[in-house]
Amino acid sequence: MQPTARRGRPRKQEADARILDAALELLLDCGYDRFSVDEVAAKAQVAKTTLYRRWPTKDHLIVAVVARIQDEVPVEYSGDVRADLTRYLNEIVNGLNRMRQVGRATASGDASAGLVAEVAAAAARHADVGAAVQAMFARRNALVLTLLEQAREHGELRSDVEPGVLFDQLAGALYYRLLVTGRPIDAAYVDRLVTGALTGASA
Amino acid sequence: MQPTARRGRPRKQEADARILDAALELLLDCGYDRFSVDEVAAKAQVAKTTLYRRWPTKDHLIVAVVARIQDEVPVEYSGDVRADLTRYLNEIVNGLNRMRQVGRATASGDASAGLVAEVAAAAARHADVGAAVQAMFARRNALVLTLLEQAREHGELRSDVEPGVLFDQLAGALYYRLLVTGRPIDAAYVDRLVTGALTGASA
Amino acid sequence: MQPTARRGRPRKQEADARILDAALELLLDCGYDRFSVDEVAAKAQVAKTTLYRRWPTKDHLIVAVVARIQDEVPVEYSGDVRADLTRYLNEIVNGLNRMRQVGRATASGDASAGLVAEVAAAAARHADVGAAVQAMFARRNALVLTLLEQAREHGELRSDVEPGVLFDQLAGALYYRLLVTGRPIDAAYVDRLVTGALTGASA
Amino acid sequence: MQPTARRGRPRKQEADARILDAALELLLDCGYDRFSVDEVAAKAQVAKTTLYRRWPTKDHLIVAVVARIQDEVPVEYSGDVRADLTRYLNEIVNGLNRMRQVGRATASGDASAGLVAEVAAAAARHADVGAAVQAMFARRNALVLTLLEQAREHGELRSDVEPGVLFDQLAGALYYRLLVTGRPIDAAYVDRLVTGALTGASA
DNA sequence: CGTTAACCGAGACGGTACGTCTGGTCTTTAA
DNA sequence: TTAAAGACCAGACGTACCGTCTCGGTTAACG
Repeated sequence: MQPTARRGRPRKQEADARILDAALELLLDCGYDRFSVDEVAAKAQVAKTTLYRRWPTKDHLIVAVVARIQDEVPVEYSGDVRADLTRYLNEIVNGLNRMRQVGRATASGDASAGLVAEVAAAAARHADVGAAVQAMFARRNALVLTLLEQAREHGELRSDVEPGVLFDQLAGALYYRLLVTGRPIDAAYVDRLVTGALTGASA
Repeated sequence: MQPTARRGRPRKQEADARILDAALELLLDCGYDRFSVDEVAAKAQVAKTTLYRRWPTKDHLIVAVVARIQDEVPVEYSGDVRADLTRYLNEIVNGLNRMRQVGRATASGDASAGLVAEVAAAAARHADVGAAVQAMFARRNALVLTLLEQAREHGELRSDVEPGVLFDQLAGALYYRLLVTGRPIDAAYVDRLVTGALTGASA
Repeated sequence: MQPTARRGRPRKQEADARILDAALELLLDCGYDRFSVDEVAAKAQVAKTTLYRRWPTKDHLIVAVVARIQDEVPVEYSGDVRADLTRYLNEIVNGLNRMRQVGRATASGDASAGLVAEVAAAAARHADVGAAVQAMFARRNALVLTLLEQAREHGELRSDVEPGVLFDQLAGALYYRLLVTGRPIDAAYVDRLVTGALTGASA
Repeated sequence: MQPTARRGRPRKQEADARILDAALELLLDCGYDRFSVDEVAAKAQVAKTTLYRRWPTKDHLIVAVVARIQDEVPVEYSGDVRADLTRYLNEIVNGLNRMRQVGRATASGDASAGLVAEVAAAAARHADVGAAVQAMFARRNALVLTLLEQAREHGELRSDVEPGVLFDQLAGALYYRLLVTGRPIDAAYVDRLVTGALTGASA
């Protein structure tokens, strides 16, 4: 069962890669707002139509670029949730801190949410971009949610813990710091966070 | 000691209000990107110079607008942290859900982060806007942090709880949902969140 | 002696007609500049290649369309040049006035040269289109030039009259009005024109 | 009585000239279709907005350029209409022949209507451009129409001659040759034309 | 009371990205 | 070879917006 017998000239696969490569490079150099679609097309040696046929908007393109550099964080339940979570969150923190610097000529210490905020904004502007972003995060966090599930079954976590909510608390705190309060995020903070979430606040 | 003896024609106070009013209205109608400074000036019957003298950037203006509609959430320790927290978070949730609709013609249910993401992005773009946003949130949350402090002294919370971290977990989860996963936020979710954070996940 | 032994799949004759029909319709609806080759192909249910194989340029296509709707104006010397000329010129005027409306949604009276000017421009751009246009006009006016010749031989016109020059004066005036001054052209004007040309201006 | 008390920053007069200069140069080099508004703006060192504020369309701009290089042809009644007309028409012919070459890299002899046709087409596309073109020609030919009037009063022309119609015959023939038949136009042709129009064709 | 510094309104300006459109060519598969 | 479909290149177009600047004119407070 052929899905659809393709008609007409097929898309040049090579173009996709060339565009995304060029876009990534430009994004790292210039950040979101000095990033120009024309320039991407030029750098990728591709006509603008070819680009716009694939990503109908600057926002779409940028999200595609970001999705592409999202590295899988391998994570497997080791029998010690605390250690697993800490390791995983630190990976995320590293990624976020890298993104903070995007487009800043000087690696200045002026805590900035850089790309992440722009991606969130793009997701807010276009429904389809939003869906893509959500899918990206869902895929990324699927493993860690499974892990939490396993830890619960294994008896390390209370049986009434909801993995989704627990993870929201942890990841949320990181993004909150990044996007809203702008305070620094480091390994020590991750530790305190995990401790707090596992221990609970009530006396 | 007068800060600076003003010379020349004083600014027209009325203009500030007219501009912010117009800006708010436009923001609610159009959302961030179809919001144009020219249009604000026109609607406020004010010259663009008058506007730019006060807010040097579209981003500055928008943050000023948002700061203005941030209502103080009065909160006082009642002896029951759980209830106090729940109430406070629900207030925030209401505010966020209102913002979600900004710029959407139809009040469609397509979960959008609307303004919040744009403000975060603006904060990421300009250092001073970032500072203003952080100050806004700091001011807003000062009361609840004090409240957590009191609850700890009162023995309702463990003595090693860090109010800042605890609050990050709670507020963070909300913003994470809003900005990243796009999933709905309601009172039931707030309940589960507070329960989780107070109880802790460890068996 | 076959000119060239055809090999491969023969051209679909039907396509020519379908394309010209579609092109004509589109031309009447939209005028020259909103006329797009892609749209013609779509409307004719024909691939763009099929179209370009026949007419290598938008201009070529349009001239082909115009040539097709040029109706032969039968004319024969009746012994009364003035009457013959008047009738012939009125036919031309009718055609021109029809063309004036091309591409105007409302049949407004805003005298426009419509298609004619575009065809002239096309002729100016491509040498071969120019040749085609000239041939079209030559073919069209051959009869009336012969007629003038006959009238001269018959003694109705001075023996030193050059039919070509005389006809230039008459047809030229019409096109000049159409393309340059934009003033209206009607039967009364044709009358005055013929009178002037036959009578002469000198006292 | 001030026509209008000017408000706001006045337009930079210098810009108009710089744009028209650049546009003219480009037009002479490239002809109509390789003429690009972007390039004009760049060459004139002017923002595209500045240009579009003055001429809302490529066509408008080009007509403005052409209008600017329309030199006044001084003409005064000398008592000899034939001579006056001949001189005037030859001036026009020179101008037309110059325009024929516009945009042709090589001064090839391939008779082309060049710019004139494009201007006529532009006039046909936009009502306001059409009006401008007609005004341009009206202004240009006002003198010669007056001259014909004087010649008639002076008894050189028949009293029932309509100057407008007579001039249509003459100028029209030139434009007809240029735009339609593409045949060459020279002094000899002008002579035959004037002779024909003054003498009349009837035996 | 005049000077002066800073304001206000209107609107042009520079700069630049955006996304669209079109013309004309090329690459597939199928007939 | 032609056809159909549609991707491709190239590049112009006109729009939108931001933030600055230039006018003419106004409004306080200072001297």
